[in-house]
Amino acid sequence: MTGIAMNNFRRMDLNLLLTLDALLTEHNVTRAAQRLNLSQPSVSVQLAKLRDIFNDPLLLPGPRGMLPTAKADELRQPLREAIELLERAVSPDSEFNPAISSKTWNVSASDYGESAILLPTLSAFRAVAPHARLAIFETQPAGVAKKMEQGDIDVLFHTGDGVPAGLRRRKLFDESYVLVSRKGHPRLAKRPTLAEFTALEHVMVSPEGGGFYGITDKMLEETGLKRKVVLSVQHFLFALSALASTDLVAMLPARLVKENSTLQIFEPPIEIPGFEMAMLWHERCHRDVAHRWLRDFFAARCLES
DNA sequence: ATCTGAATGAGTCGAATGAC
DNA sequence: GTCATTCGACTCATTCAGAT
Repeated sequence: MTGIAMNNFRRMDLNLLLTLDALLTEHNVTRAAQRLNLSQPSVSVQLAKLRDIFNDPLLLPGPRGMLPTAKADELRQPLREAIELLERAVSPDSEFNPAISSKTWNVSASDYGESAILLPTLSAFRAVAPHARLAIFETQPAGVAKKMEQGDIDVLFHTGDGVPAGLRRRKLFDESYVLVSRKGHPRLAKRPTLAEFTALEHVMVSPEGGGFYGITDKMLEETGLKRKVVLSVQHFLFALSALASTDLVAMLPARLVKENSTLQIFEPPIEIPGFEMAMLWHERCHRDVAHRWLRDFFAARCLES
């Protein structure tokens, strides 16, 4: 036996391993205790036992909370996999039944993800999982990987770019850009020429805020042209409202506007590369039957629409 | 086989202490 | 002030040996 000696291994029980898993996830004794529904001193005592068994401090006080030792880092992934294996082995249900499940799913999406993925699938979701609940969170790329690791976010809808490392990924669909304006726009009755296109005043969506240069500007620049972006907004829905109430135009993802009868939609006069929309999740959920059902549901629905 | 009581282990709470 | 650690006092469940 490698790692810990047999006599130490015999001192180990499943609860100690669950405590170790919670500690390695939280890096905080108090939060690990909350996660386990135990008192903080109780988890502290268990940590002391684990330190004795592994002959390693496992977690050390650092400048910002407890930091795992190399040994603890080494243990984290195999321990998580072993616990998932055990959970599945002892789980009374090997199948997930959405019709009776009252599970709450935490989904992270941009407002584009809400409109293009969640809204079109919501009715079907309610029909097949009437007791389940969905909590939608606005995507904050900086902390989303950590939240997924902690189990606070189940799935993330995200473009292929800037994906947090270490997450599982499944492509949902390819998205393309279309030119959009309000119906009755005085300067846009048909698909514009390139010159007409660059003469229009544009609104663009900059999720980070304050951006006036996007993929459309990059493609125009390659042909020596420029467009006039006069409004930069952070949310797609605000861009749609701006289009409805002004003579601005916008290059927007096609799925966002395809059901919108108040807008007119044209193929852009210049080829603009689209993007890939994907679903991301943490390794810890990968084999979970309920999670697998959710992923299959969204993937199938996105394929249909 | 069943009951009883002691021993043991694991948990709680409250409090004190020390590090940051 | 926050958080981890440690301690003492206590409860509760389980185990085990001895008595019936």
